[in-house]
Amino acid sequence: MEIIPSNFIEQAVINDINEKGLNKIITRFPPEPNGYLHIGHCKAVCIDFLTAQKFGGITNLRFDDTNPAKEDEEYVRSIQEDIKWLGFNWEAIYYASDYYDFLYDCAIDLIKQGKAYVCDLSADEVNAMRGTLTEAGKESPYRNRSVEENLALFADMRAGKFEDGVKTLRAKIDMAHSNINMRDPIMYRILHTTHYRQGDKWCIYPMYDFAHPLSDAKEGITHSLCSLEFEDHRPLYNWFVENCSLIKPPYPRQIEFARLNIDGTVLSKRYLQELVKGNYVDGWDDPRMPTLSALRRKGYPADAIREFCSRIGVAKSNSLVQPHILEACVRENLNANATRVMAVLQPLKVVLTNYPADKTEQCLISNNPTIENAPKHEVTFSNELYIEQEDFMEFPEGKFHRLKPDGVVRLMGAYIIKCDEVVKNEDGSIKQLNCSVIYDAQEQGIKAKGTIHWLSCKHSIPCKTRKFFNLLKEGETYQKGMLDKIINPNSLVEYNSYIEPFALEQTNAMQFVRMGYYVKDKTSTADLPVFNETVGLKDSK
RNA sequence: AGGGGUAUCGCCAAGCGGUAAGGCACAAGACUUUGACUCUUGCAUGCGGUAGUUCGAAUCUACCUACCCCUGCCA
Repeated sequence: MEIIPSNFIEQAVINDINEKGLNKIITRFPPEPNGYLHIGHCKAVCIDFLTAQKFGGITNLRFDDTNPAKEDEEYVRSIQEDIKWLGFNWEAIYYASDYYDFLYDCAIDLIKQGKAYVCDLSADEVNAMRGTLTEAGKESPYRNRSVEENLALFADMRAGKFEDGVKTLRAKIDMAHSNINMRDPIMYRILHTTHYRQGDKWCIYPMYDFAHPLSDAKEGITHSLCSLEFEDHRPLYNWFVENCSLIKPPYPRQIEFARLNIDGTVLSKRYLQELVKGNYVDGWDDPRMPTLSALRRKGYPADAIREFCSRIGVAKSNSLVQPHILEACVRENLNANATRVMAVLQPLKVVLTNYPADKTEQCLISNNPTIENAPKHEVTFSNELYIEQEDFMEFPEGKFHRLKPDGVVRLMGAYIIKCDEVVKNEDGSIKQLNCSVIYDAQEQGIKAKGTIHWLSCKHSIPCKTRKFFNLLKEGETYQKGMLDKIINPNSLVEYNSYIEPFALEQTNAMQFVRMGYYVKDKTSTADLPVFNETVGLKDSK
């Protein structure tokens, strides 16, 4: 069957299959375990896994842990959890740190070929001699050491005979190259730091530019998909793969795509780190965070996030996606799947003066009106109710179809009621509404233009509902170390609300009728049950 | 002696020489025990600009312009 490409990456894969005669496609998702995965990583995960899947291939999960200073086991655990939650299965799980011996051998090979050398220049000196964007660099005075000397020195580096930063292993390429990445890039640096998996076994660590292409090649990766900022690294990627004699064709091919940017959301690990470490948020899974664990806690279905990644597409132009595309995906998914319950976010008491105080009735409410023959559940009705504060207007403006003085409204699944009296507190605020049930509305031909939700005071359960807003103040952008000044103190608003008992039994997302989509926060340790707002309903007129 | 990329509707994005897909957003209407959902309809004589090649150009060529990335012993 002919495969129709849906983006430029798939087109490139098809070309490679035809030209190189590839019989199996292998991709990899290569996170560095130095933070939690966020929605931006999710795009990459989808591209890596779905591209391979489309061609009947496989995807490896590889932790790119070549910098012991930043990495931690907590992150490798969370990353695996998040990928599984998204619904992807890796073929194998690897660690760049497991390749250290192999990479060391590759380095030796390059030294023997005269293509790598030990350099004694300090970091400052290396930077100074690299040249600039418009000027060529200068060759290191250590560039032409003999193979034997390089081999001995490199062995000494590994043996721990030098302090951090005293020596590096560099590739001998071209100090005058127009691409700065090709000006004798560093392959290994000395770092006497304990690695979270390797312990103190090593004191030299490979750089990304050296480790990544060779790790790809070792795993038989056919397509190494990464983001646009690595375009300039591709010539170097190819150089290592083509020059290391331990690597045989077919070589892996690097293809770059634009990373995800979402308007009003900062998707940088260092910003997220700062938020967590500075206690501006309640951990990596705080519902205001763009991490996958936070979105999960907030009730975003994994399928909705995958749908989002599919809708935004794959291309090479730097784009800024509007958050409402994600929200539309979530709304669409929840609308079709979520169990609906009634809840009152900001309550206003209603007393039904002509309904017996000792009477109750059971009203049937559909679990999801968009599903035909969906199960129904009972909600208890009584003479004292809560309705939503915003469903009543003492001085209605425009086309307000809900409750107003002397007006009528339908209580969903129950009666039509009429507002007879507005009872006020001493300070003039509204205390409660005295209303009467119109039992014979049908006979009288009384129709209500509006329908509102309600809850019996005695039969509902107090809870907290939380709404989230942008973490940064309006118009502010992230700046390192500026969080105190630019953080929005109102990024979280909590209400004292009520919910029907049925809601507590629900484990999946649910819709609070007309108020939006909320989900029970299973992670919360608050005394009262907590419901987080996932997405609001589409704006009504 | 700079290099590498990208420009198609408000936002994403297809298109690969034969006369501008789709989604989100928006607007109008229908339906509605929530004003949501659903449904219908509308929404680029135009593809960064200017020349050119061609019967025919978003697609090819040339020259401009704008924006993004690159001078970590980070990834």
